[in-house]
Amino acid sequence: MPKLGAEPIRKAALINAAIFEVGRAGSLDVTVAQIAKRAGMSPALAHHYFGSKDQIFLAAMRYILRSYGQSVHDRLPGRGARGRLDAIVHASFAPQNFQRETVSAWLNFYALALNSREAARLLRVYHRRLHSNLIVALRGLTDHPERTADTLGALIDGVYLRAVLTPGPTDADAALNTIMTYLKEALA
Amino acid sequence: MPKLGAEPIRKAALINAAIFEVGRAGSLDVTVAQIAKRAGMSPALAHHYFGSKDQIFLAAMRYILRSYGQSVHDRLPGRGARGRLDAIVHASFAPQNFQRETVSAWLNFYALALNSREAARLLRVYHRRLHSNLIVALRGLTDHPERTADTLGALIDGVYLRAVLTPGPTDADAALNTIMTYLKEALA
Amino acid sequence: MPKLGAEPIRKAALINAAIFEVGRAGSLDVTVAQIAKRAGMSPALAHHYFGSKDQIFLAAMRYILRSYGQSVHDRLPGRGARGRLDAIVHASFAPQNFQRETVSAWLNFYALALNSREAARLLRVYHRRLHSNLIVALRGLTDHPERTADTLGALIDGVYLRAVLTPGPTDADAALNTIMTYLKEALA
Amino acid sequence: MPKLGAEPIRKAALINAAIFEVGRAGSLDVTVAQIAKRAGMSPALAHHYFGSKDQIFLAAMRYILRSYGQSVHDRLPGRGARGRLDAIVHASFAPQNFQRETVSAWLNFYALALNSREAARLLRVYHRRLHSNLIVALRGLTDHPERTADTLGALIDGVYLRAVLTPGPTDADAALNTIMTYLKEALA
DNA sequence: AATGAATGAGGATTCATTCAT
DNA sequence: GATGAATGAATCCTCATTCAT
Repeated sequence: MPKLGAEPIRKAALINAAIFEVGRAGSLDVTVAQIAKRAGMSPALAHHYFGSKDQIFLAAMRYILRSYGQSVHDRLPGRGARGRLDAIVHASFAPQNFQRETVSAWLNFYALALNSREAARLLRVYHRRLHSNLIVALRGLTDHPERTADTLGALIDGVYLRAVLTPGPTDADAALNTIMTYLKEALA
Repeated sequence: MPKLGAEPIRKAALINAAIFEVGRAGSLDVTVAQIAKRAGMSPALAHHYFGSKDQIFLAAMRYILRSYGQSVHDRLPGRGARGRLDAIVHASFAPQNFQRETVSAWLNFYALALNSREAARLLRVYHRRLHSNLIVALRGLTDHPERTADTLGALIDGVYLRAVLTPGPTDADAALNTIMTYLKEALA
Repeated sequence: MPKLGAEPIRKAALINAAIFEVGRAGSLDVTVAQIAKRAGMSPALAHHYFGSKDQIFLAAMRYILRSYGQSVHDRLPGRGARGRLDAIVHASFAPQNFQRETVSAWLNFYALALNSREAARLLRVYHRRLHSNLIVALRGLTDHPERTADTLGALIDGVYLRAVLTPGPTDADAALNTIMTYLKEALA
Repeated sequence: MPKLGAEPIRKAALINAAIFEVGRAGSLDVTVAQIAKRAGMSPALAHHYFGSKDQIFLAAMRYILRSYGQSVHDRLPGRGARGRLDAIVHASFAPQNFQRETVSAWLNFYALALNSREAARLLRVYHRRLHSNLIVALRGLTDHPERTADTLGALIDGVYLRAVLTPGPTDADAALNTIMTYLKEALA
């Protein structure tokens, strides 16, 4: 029973399924069949909509990136001098962005950037945007916005990395706490 | 005339080859054939020595971990109150540990921990040891050795992650600088 | 508003598209989707009209055969004792029958006869008709109409074969010249 | 039980199997699995030795061409003024070159030349060699060696084409007879 | 010790065909 | 009449792994 306008629905389902499966597997070694099955369709249809496995992954990556960007946006402008900064940081550890599967998928897409021009490009764009967002947010809070932005970015990545490597449910509070403490020291 | 003690030599060659190939590929998607070829032997022999591809990877991981541990050890005790701390940090960014291929391999073995009990165990051991080393090194330098150790560990990982994602040769000085600046603030 | 008589128009479009695509591809490895697209409709509609890919091909073959027959017919009776013969030969190398795509399609449908009962039957009918046409045409011109008809038929096929295998535009004049020279010798 | 020096044996088996299967199927639509099975091995091994299906086909084509060339060579110099010419023509209809499967395969590889650079190249080389061989053979027998060589070449192809399209066993005598009669007329 | 030989198990991708609308 | 949606069945190809020598 073909429904009209199935394409966006199917694509969204595939993207979600891809993120879930990659997150669950903890690697990009996920078959199109698995993804398609989880999305409730045949592998052939997945190919029909995305053309190739790579395109599915790239779409998933774009989705995560956009989703995170939206997450930040929703929190702006925030309150007070640190409003911007807090918005960015909190978004990184918001429940929908910091679930095990999401973080795991996120890091695996990071790895994809080592082998895919397009993935690398997506990541570069994201990094640049995060960086400039942080610069703006840190202005007036420190004399070294550049350096602090870099360190903060790296620290968030590191915390993500450790979050997935630690068994059990991810602890957003602990993660956030680490970041906040760092900021307190750095902005002292 | 088969050489005596060929086994350790062959195994070492395979481990090096595995690290190199994984680092070069930027993923664990490396075939046994590739590794064996680089190590100058047949895939069959690689299997003979390690039993399976997984075992090759695990051995490579153990080697990297041990190698890093040795690297720290060689720098101890270091000088002054911060001698221990500096030894640990500097080891992380020493040339042999911070080459692109090594770091890339390192992070990919990290990912392996998500799928392999044994890899996870190895990583846990390493994390624990690093952590306790840092605790000892930070004692007397801060009131919060525990927290600082955690943050420092995560930050190093994050810096590694960004180092491989940045095209071009890795910049150990910049990396080290980031870490040192953090420490200065944190131990202020 | 569905047009009356859409069926024959659609079918013709599909047949033309099939000939074009097969000719262009230089093989029967052409998808129904390609054919349908060129014919300006969906693959599903192509199936609706023809039932299967094979039927599309067979219809295309029938069309080419009929078209060639018509081409001969249009030239009859011709002039003089050799009028019939010339009509047949010239039809074979008339522009509309000797374009690269058409010839290529033609030969590929030949190949189809090896695998399809119906295609074989079509070809047999065509061969028989060509043969008897030639016999009639050669009567009075040679003592061996049978043999000459056979040889002429084979030669035309061979010339077709070489025409498609030679890169660049097909050279109808050269082809015709080869045939005419043969006839001159054979009918001497 | 792996035998030493299996490679040439396996390759030869695959080439033979490919020719047989293509000839039998009457098209290049033959799977690697079919070929490998007939050659008595797994599809994986076929890929191991040839790298791809295309390479198997090209090797088979090369083999047929070489084989035909050898066949001509074995008949040289022949006897009398027409020795060379007869050698070439007879080779074309010698039993091993004129069996249904071989001829069918031969024509299908012709078709391959429309889609494969390398196949086209092989065919061009063969055509050129045949042509120059014929020119040499016809010198002294006719004033138009060039033209006769062309016609003869095309005629042989045409006869081949009709041979495979005619059901039942190929009739080498009839084919040869057609050619010889043509030559008698052309060289009159 | 060492390897060439061999394969089973899978995985991405394609495509003719069907069907509900 | 016409099509978007959907899929089962194939097909090429890869690769870890085994084994006889």
